[in-house]
Formats: sequence, structure tokens, C-alpha cells
Amino acid sequence: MTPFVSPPDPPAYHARVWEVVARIPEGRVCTYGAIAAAIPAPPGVDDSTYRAFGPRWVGSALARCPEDLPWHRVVNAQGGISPRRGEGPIRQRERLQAEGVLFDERDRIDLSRFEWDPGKEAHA
DNA sequence: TCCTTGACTCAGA
DNA sequence: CTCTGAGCCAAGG
Repeated sequence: MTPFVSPPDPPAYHARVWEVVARIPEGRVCTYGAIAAAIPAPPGVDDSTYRAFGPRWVGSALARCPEDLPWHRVVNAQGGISPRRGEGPIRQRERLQAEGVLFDERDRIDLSRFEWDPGKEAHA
């Protein structure tokens, strides 16, 4: 199975993730890695560890996100919807298509067209 | 108390 | 382009 770790203070980290996700524009997507990269490594976490596990912490945060968050705009680095239990993946794809995001024959999104980089966005 | 279960990414072949 | 392996914690039943 895949290795796993949790951030020092999960609730605090999750809140940071939700802030970023809330800024993703409609009709655009963002990757777990990009979101993690937009958030500084928590105290006590070295950069190499953060780079390796940050994306999964983001996923963990989305698993518990508020209903009003556009969580469906977060996809993996391959431009695809990460598999998980339940109807989540189905609803995610439907919502994205409803916003105009296109999937190719292999269920992947063209990130060069739809990816939104949180690092290039000014915020208060 | 032990065992199961979790929205990932990148380098190398 | 596709497929593999490595990274190695914590909460709940």
C-alpha cells in the first residue's frame, strides 16, 4: 500500500488547503501538488518530506472539506480524478463537465488548457 | 490491543 | 507513452 503521513497539525493545514481551493475559478482545475506547493511546509517538516507528502495531505484535507468548497476542481498530476470510495469521483467528473472542463478518451483533462496555478494568483 | 484504511507525485526502465 | 517503486503516520472499530 502507499505510504502515508499526516501534518503536525492537521486541522490547521486543512484550513490552509481549503483557502486555496476556494479560490479556484469555475471551469478551471488545480492539482494536489500545486496546492501543496502554494502552502509553506508546516514547522518541523523539512522540504523533501513536504514535497513527498504534501499532496496527500491535500487529499486528506479534501476528504473532510466543507460542502460549499469547489473540491471537484482538484485533480491529480496526470489531469485525472483520483480514485476513492463512494460516488465522489462520479460527481466530480459531472460537475467539471458541467463547468466546461473537457475529458479526453482516457478520462484525463488537458492541464495545459485548464490548470489554474494558485502560485500565480494574488491574494489578500 | 491489533488491524485496517487513507483525493499523491516523481524518477527511472 | 506506460508501469514500478519509494516515501513510512494516525485515528477508529
